[in-house]
Amino acid sequence: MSKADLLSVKEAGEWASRYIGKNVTPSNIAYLSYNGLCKEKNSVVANIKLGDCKDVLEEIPDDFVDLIVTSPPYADRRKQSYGGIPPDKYVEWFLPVGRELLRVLKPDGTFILNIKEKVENGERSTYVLELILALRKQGWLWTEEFVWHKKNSYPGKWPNRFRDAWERLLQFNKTKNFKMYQDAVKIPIGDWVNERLKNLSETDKIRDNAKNGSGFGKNISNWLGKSTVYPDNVLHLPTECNNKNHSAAFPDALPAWFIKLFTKENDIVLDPFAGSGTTLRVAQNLNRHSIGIEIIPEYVDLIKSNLEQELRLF
Amino acid sequence: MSKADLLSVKEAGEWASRYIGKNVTPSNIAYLSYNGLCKEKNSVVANIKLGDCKDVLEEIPDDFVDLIVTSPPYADRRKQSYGGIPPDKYVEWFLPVGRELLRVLKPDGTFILNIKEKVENGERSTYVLELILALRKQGWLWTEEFVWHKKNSYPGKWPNRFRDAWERLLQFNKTKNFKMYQDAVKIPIGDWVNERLKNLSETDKIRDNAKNGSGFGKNISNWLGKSTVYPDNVLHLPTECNNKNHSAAFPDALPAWFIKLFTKENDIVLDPFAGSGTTLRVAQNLNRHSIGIEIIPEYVDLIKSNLEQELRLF
DNA sequence: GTTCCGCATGAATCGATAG
DNA sequence: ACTATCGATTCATGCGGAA
Repeated sequence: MSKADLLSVKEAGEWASRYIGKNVTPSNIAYLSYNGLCKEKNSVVANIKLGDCKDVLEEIPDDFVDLIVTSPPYADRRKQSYGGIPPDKYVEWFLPVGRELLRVLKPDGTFILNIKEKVENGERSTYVLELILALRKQGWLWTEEFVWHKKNSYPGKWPNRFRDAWERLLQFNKTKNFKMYQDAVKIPIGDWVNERLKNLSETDKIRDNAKNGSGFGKNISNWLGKSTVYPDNVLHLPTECNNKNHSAAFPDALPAWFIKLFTKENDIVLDPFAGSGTTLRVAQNLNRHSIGIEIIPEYVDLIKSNLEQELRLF
Repeated sequence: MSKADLLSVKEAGEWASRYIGKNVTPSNIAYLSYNGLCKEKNSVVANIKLGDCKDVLEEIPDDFVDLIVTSPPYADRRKQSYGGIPPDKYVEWFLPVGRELLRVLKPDGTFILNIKEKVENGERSTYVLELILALRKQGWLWTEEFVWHKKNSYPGKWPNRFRDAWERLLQFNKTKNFKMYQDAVKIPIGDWVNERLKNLSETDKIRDNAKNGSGFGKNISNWLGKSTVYPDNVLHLPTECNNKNHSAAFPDALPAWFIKLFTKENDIVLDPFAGSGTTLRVAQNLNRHSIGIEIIPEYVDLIKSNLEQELRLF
């Protein structure tokens, strides 16, 4: 529909004032146009920057982004690409990034961290636990831990262990009053409701027996006639195994879920470890502005070409 | 089949030497008969003791039990029943118990701890993370963290939060060389096999095309007739609704899975927070000896009557 | 245009072998 | 001894060419 174009400073300023709103400052505008690839599609700006995120983040204004969704390199993983951070140095390595993320996130924004500790010497490493504690000390609230259940995890059988089929999705916030659009992620209702409801008497369906405040009966009438329900904090998603090009850290559905849950259209999404750019691409398709940072030049080129390709599809 | 009887010291000694094996000592025998309810069913001894577990555990000999499966009172939960341990005192409260458990577990035994931190002031409490770190300091190996996905509880929603649908199942060990009977918990293979293989030609079924040594082709013949596979570290179990007399919802399938995975028949299972006695009852039905400890007299009575009832069923 | 099948590939882990 | 590399193990899924 629209051709991909680099935005000028002037254009970036126009986008910013139109879609980001009142809080636009000269630094916002300078940032949006600075040295990155700014593209338009359905009025959304996607911006990918090359560099070490703890440096590049310094260019982003305070209280600027609505959501951070990222999957940093795990300890001792992806050694070829990222050099591999040893488990015992991991917290120390991450904290400077955490501090910057805390600064650039809006007070009502959310930070989602996808991570899982590896097995080391027959034991689970503890660096993720220590990271959670350290981030709290840094000022983050540890609001929730979602589980990503990977149905098609890597196979294998060992004497003392089964396949690792889940990863952590840690939710951190700056304040307790963060934005959350729960209706945006409702899912088709499960069979359990029909099972439960068919045995209820008519009076049960009408009566609001909110006696103990925590029972099934209380809200029962609400479920009647509904086709969707709220999900829970366990996400069931397969990993993507394309035999095409390089591997994406996570499937599109993962960032999509959090973007829909924690942002509205034209909000700003940040991924400081952009990797193959899944978060940016999904944000763009959901009409959210996005900022990505990636340290490996080849990946930055790849992301740019992917974003362009998406644009050409429209 | 056999009537439920209290075992005398002499009888306990006979059971111990016959079913527990060479390691029987006078203290074992004394323990088995001491002040508890010892019952027989298919040659299995079930023993429930009244008291605070950190005291009662002292009566159990060193290196005595093969598996510990327990769900301690969570912080600030079940205040009426257990007095409610404040989150910030939880580690301190648990560690003396942890030390005794470390002593009574056999070197090749396993300790499974079912726990989940509550939300406090809008944040997840960190006492479980701190407990893991503290138990490691105490000498435990943190071998694995299983996820129990509670799939059938009804949807719930709060302004900033979805329903909590999972709990931690922390696996700790004394040594790296623990017993594990993986074949005992194999599960039905995924539907994809039938979808994929139903139309294979007969020659394909016979031919072993192990050309490149990896992938589906190599093992295609292996999948034929294969009906079970090894599970992963995410357990999909419904919560049980019929917990009439006890507040802890602990479905039979949960201890059953770990008992089958980490013990063989006539091994000894311990639950230091026996609650409604699910672990003991399941152990008994799986022909494992069991020891339970429970601080609330009413629950001990309940467990005794449940165990008797199970016996009468046979 | 469907459906079907061959193949590749995963944020894996262990134990053995090699420097 | 202590680290680095390598092969073997194993299940679910998407893609693409074939029927």
